[in-house]
Amino acid sequence: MSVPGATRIAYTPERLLAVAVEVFNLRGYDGTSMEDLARATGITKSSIYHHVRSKEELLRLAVSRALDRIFAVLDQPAARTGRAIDRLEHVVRASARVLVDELPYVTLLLRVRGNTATEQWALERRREFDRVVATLVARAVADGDLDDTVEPRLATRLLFGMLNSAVEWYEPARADATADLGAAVWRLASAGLRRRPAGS
Amino acid sequence: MSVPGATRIAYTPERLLAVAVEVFNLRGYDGTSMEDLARATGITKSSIYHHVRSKEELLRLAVSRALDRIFAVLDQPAARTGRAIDRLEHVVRASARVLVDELPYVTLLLRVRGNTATEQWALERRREFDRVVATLVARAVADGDLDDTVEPRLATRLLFGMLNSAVEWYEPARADATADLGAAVWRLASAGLRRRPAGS
DNA sequence: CTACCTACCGTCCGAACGTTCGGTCGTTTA
DNA sequence: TAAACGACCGAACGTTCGGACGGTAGGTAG
Repeated sequence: MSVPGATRIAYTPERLLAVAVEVFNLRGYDGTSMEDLARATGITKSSIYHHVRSKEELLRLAVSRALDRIFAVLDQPAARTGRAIDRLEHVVRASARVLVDELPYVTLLLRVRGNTATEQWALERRREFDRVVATLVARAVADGDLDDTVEPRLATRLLFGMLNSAVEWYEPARADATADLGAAVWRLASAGLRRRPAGS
Repeated sequence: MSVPGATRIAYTPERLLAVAVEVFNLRGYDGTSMEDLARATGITKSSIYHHVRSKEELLRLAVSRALDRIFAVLDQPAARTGRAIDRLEHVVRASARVLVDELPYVTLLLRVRGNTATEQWALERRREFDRVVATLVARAVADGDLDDTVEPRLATRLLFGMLNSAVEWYEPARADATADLGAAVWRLASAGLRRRPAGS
C-alpha cells in the first residue's frame, strides 16, 4: 500500500478480481484454469491463493458486485415513487448504466449456469429482480400506460433480454451511436422501430 | 441396465447428440465431463467414443445443426423477395420458429464463447447472419418503413437480443401466452409496448 | 541488528480430465 | 454352424486440474 515511487505494484484482491473476471469472460469460468489466471496476472498460481481462498471465491466476489449494483437500482427514489411507467423507465435506464459501468462483472453474472451453490444463489437473485420488474410492468398496464394486451412477465423478459444482450456486443471504447444504451432500449421498447405516419 | 424381456435400444450418433446437448445446456460445455455424459446416457465413457470421435465433435454436430436451420431461414422465398420490412418480419418470425423447434441446439449455439476452432467458426457464422439482417434493417429504413433515426446495427442487435434471450426462459411444455414467440417479438419491436392514444 | 510482515515463488499432491485399448457378448450374415 | 459385426464395457493412459506447503526477498518497526 505504500507508494515509494517505482517499486512493484502489489496485487489487491480487487485488482486480482478485475483481471480474473476478464479472463472468465473470455474463456468461460469453467474453461479458465488457475494457470490461465496466473499467466494473465503475471504471478504464480500459489500467489493467487495468497489473495483469495479459491477459484469459486473469485466468482462469488464478481457476481456479488454485479448483483449489489443492480439491486441498488431498485432502491433509488425514482424507482420507488411515482407513476409505474416512469419508475420502469428509470429502472431500465439505470440498469443500462450499471451494465455499462460494470460491464465485465455483469457479463459474468449473466453467464452463470447454476453449477455451484454460488451460481445457484446468483440465479435466484436474478429471478427476484425479474419478479420486481414484472410487477412494475403489470402496474403500468393497470395504469393504462402500457398496452393492455401486454403480458407482464413476457414483456419483462423481452425488455431485459434486449438490454442484457448488450454484454455480448457493447464496446465501451467505441463512442458510437450507442452512447446511451438505456435510451436506445427504452425507445425501442416503448415506441417500437416503426415509422410514425404523421406528427410526433 | 438391460431388462431381460425388452430388447436393448442402441444409440445412434443422433440420439447420443440429443442427450449430450441437454447436459451441455445444463452444466455448460466446459463444465460437462465425459463421465457426466456417460451417466446421462446410461452407457460408459468408452462406449460414447464408439459413436463419436471426441467431445468437441458433439459440440460441432450440435452447433452445425442449429446454424443450418438458422441460415435456411435466409434462403426462404419470403426472406429474399418483397419489401425489406416484410422480409425482416419474416426472418424474425421464422427465426423464432427455429429457436423454438430446435431449442436445445440453438441454446448451445448462443452460448458458445470461442475457446476452440469449432466455437470460433460458430461465432463467425453468427456474425455473418447478423450482417445480413442489419442490411435488411438498413433497407427498411431507406424504404421509409422504419424510423430513420434507427441505427441498423444497433436495432438488429436489440431485436435479436430480445429474440435470442428466449433460450434462457422459453418453456416448450408450458402452453402460455408465449405460444407464438415470433409474433410477440415482432409486435414489441415494431410497435412498442406503449398504449396508443387513439384508434389503431 | 533483529524480529516481523506482506507479497510472492517452486514444488508438490490427489483427483479428475479426455481419450485409448483389449476384450465380451448378442445379433446378423454366409 | 462359423465368421463377422456392432454395441458396449473395465481398466488404464498421460495430462491437467484446483489447491497445499514450506520457503524467501524486501520493507518496516523496535
